Amino acid sequence: MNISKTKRVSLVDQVISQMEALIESGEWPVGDRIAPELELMEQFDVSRNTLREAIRSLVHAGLLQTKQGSGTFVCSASVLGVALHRRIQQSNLLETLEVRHALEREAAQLAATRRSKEDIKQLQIHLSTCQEAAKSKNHQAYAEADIQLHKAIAVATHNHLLIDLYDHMTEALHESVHHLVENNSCLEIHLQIHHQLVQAIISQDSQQAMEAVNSYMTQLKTDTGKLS
Amino acid sequence: MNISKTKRVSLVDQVISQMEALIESGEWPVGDRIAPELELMEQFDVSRNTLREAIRSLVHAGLLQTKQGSGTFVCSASVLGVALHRRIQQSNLLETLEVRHALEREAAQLAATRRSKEDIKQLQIHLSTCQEAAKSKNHQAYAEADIQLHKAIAVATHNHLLIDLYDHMTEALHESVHHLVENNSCLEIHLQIHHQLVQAIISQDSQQAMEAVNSYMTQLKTDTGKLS
DNA sequence: GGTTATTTGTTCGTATGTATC
DNA sequence: AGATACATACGAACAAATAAC
Repeated sequence: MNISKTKRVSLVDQVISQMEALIESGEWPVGDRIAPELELMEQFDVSRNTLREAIRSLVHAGLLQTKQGSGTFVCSASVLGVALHRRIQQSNLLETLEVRHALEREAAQLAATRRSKEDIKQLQIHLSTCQEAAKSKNHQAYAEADIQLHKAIAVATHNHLLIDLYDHMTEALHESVHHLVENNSCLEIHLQIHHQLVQAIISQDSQQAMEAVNSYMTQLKTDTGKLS
Repeated sequence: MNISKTKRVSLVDQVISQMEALIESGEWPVGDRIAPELELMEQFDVSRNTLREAIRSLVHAGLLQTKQGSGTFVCSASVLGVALHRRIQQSNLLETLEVRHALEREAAQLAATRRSKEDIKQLQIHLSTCQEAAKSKNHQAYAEADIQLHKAIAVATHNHLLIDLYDHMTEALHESVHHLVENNSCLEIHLQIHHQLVQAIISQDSQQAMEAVNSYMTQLKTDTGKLS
């Protein structure tokens, strides 16, 4: 048997890992206040300084938020989400759309080959929500339904890494996409392309699905160009 | 004029910001040891615990690394890289390859439209390095050159977000890809596809570039299937 | 509105484990 | 082996912001 060196994990790192697990598992729900330092000291059996170093790290990572006199609150469940969000805000919209295009195209293709009956059901539900929003010319509601539809496509790939990345990406793009969709005067064309996309996924035509994504993203990119 | 509430930035956050700036500006070069805690306490004029909370945050973010008894060193990994690395290790290889496929395909297309003369030069250099490694049947060297070639393709897109994501992704996949390429008995086919890919990018044929990526990734995925 | 209790922010002191010379 | 430099960890205390009564 191989003999490996024993790892000495610092107390701070142990506390950090446990806290991350508690947050990601939802045991410490987003928005909730966590126990005060004195209690956590007992729970983890560490000194205040050690505990504070752990908390500080998670604050800097974007998972926690501290308010003097009030407490410490959970503000995000995913390290990746926060990191992606920060990185995306540093780059311009076109760069981000190109990356999104890559994910979107892959998602459409995979969804077309792997979609289950349940996936199809979800796609149709969200598509009809889009249609209703378009009919009533409610741009706000349309933007929201559009995001949900795209998330459903990602889910239909059954690739959890892709789903995660796509989710965090759309979240980071949330405001920009809203802005774009809301300023898009012609929802009908937009909707029609999405109708084609969903149909292609249902009939397992990955080539058609990819083309629909391409035309959809091309429109988004030109819209972006107009604004800037 | 708008009157905004005054922000009370905690000492720890101030220290963190300054340290990040020092590292990014290169004033604290990567690999160097930073001053010991006692000196830093004087420089920033904060107590030991405050300083340690700041250092701990940057350690967790991947910018610093501490070695007890030795000192604290700059190791400049980005937050995104660490987060992606962790997330990728949680998912299986096929999932990761599919996401990589998405990025790779987009990169090839964009590189074909945007590559500069300097980009072409770099591509040819790395391609010839691959060829030499293939001739001498040095699988280890081939895997390394292969990674460099793909990075060069990403650079040719001039999309910094895509470059970043791709870099972090290949880094997280480093061992797996090495393993795959080294076990690939037939380097010639692999090399030939890459030759086509580079040629397509140089002649600005994005369709051809995309197809080359597709056949390359298909081979990778089937190789993965054989192993598992 | 003011007082008090709670909670985080910051500092100092001390002891210990570890690496380097 | 010893000495020095450094990070790790604990404990106690006070300041500042907030919440509750």
